[in-house]
Amino acid sequence: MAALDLFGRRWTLRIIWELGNEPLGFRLLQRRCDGMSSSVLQQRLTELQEARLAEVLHDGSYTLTPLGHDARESLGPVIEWSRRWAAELADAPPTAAEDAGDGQRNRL
Amino acid sequence: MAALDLFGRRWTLRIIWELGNEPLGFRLLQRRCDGMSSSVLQQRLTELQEARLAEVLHDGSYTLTPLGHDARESLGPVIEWSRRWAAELADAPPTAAEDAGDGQRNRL
DNA sequence: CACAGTGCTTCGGAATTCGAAGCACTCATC
DNA sequence: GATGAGTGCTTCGAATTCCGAAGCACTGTG
Repeated sequence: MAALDLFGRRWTLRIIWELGNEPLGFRLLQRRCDGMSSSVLQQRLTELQEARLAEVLHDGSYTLTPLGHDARESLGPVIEWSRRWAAELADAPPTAAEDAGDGQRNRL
Repeated sequence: MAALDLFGRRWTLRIIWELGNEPLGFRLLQRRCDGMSSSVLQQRLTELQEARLAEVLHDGSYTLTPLGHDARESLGPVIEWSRRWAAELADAPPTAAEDAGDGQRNRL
């Protein structure tokens, strides 16, 4: 359950996903993540290091540890699902019952 | 990528996981999620409904839609991985290099 | 009529996130 | 060796989100 908590922090999933492709430097990684806040990125990176999912290379760039790559691969099915999900949302337009919510804003 | 954003919100993963076992009423679901804040639970539930992952039953309890169950199953590998992760962390005590971080607190 | 349980809302304060700015450092280029 | 660009990383005030206790309206049940 602690894993769901760790992953349930903004940007963590995204960072793991981006680092899975290739080692990235701080600023480049930041750009890959839609220019997320540098302060939070730093925080997430140290968290990931403490969790032994990420580590720093000699040249200073960040990578996933074997355990980290393992985690990212476990994320594969989620990505596959997201495609089906996107397709489903594209087909079915929002229901009247769903818009019925008042001024509440929930951006996806 | 939008999926990683949706899931990267506090409690969302947990809620999907809990709802996957069985339909749950509001207050019961809240208790299953370590007594999370009711306001946020309400927010997450409407978000999940808009995303077509969850829906309300006639008796008022919440369930996952077929698409939602699909999502939860895609979460399976993540759960499996978390077990290996927990085992790994138990074996290897924190490194000196990791504690080297100053007053920064990052609770897992 | 109490009384307990439900789904859900309100609201003030705490915690998290944002984003712009800046520091110290390296590496080319001039 | 001065200038500029790029880097990893920090600081800090403001915006956003989260928390949690309290409460409302409703549905049973005794």
